[in-house]
Amino acid sequence: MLLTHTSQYAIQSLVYIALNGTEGPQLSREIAAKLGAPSAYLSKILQTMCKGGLLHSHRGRLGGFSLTRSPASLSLIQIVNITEGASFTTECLLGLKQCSDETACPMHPIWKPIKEHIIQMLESQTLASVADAVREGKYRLTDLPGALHPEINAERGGCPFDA
Amino acid sequence: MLLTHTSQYAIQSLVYIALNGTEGPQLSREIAAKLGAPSAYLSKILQTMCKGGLLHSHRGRLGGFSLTRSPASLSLIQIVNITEGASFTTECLLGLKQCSDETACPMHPIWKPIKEHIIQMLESQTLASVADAVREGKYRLTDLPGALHPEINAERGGCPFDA
DNA sequence: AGAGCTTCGGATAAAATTGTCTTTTTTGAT
DNA sequence: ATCAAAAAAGACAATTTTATCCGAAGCTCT
Repeated sequence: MLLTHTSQYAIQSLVYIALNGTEGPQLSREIAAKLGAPSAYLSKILQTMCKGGLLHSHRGRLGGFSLTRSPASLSLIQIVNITEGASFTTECLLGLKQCSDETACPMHPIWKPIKEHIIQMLESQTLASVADAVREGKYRLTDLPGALHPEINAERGGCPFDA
Repeated sequence: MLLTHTSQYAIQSLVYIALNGTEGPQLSREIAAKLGAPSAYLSKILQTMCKGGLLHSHRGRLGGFSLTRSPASLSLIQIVNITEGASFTTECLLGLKQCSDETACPMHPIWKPIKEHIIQMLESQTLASVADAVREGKYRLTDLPGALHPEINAERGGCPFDA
């Protein structure tokens, strides 16, 4: 409807990293598994997030992806701007190239406030706020179960904070 | 952003027909020209609108497309339901298959009212209201000039209402 | 230095959307 | 009846989006 599949994967991934990032960099492969997303495709998306400056990548053992800034300072609009392009916030409902307050399509007067509402929502929602909602346990990040907490991961083992 | 190009063409076409339909059935070819849309493609879309019950088609000479009901009784949501499918109104922002009040994605609480606002807007906007906005002359239906009024069409000629 | 792991980058493929072309069918007018 | 005009229908092509595969490069630990 509003977002491409790519944007949806991107948001889910960054929220996942926000939730689990305290454990260190997160593997692309594992994020994909937890989200139920195609691994190689999601890998590309994470690369794009790196180029967009939202993620750091770390190669080799104990590598993976981590956020470049605090979840609270990273809003969804920044993700969407990368995945959908900057025109996302200016597009006309009917697809006109030229549609602004000066010269507009007939839907402009009624669509503009809704669009602004959407943008304001994407600006105000941060990885922190979304992650918190998931942490509370009332909401699911994916259709699959258990993409939530840094559940005890034996293979990765050894983190002193694990019980 | 929100609508596919197909939906945008469909809406523009039906509004065009609402504006010019008093002159009789409108040619697919001519609608396409006025809207600056690919003719053969738009032809398919109009066919779909026929199957969806929004348009009548008339073959042969003096053929074309006309509305099946009054512009005031045809809302944009009915068009979008055909072009985007019924799931349009229920889709999750993050793409979850299961996302409702009972079991939801973290964006659900904030996205739901916006989505409802969009739907309400598409329900309340009719071909009549959009056509009126265009008729007033303040708004353009396309990027091309002159897709508005039933401007005097010499080729078609002979309509007693023409000056 | 070497082994093992991970991202990176490019090529490729599948699927969906958008767009084109050609033939057939139907219709109204002559 | 015949003809011209229009939509209908189906095959095909281009483009975009989504997805896969594989070798190369970089990193960490031993």
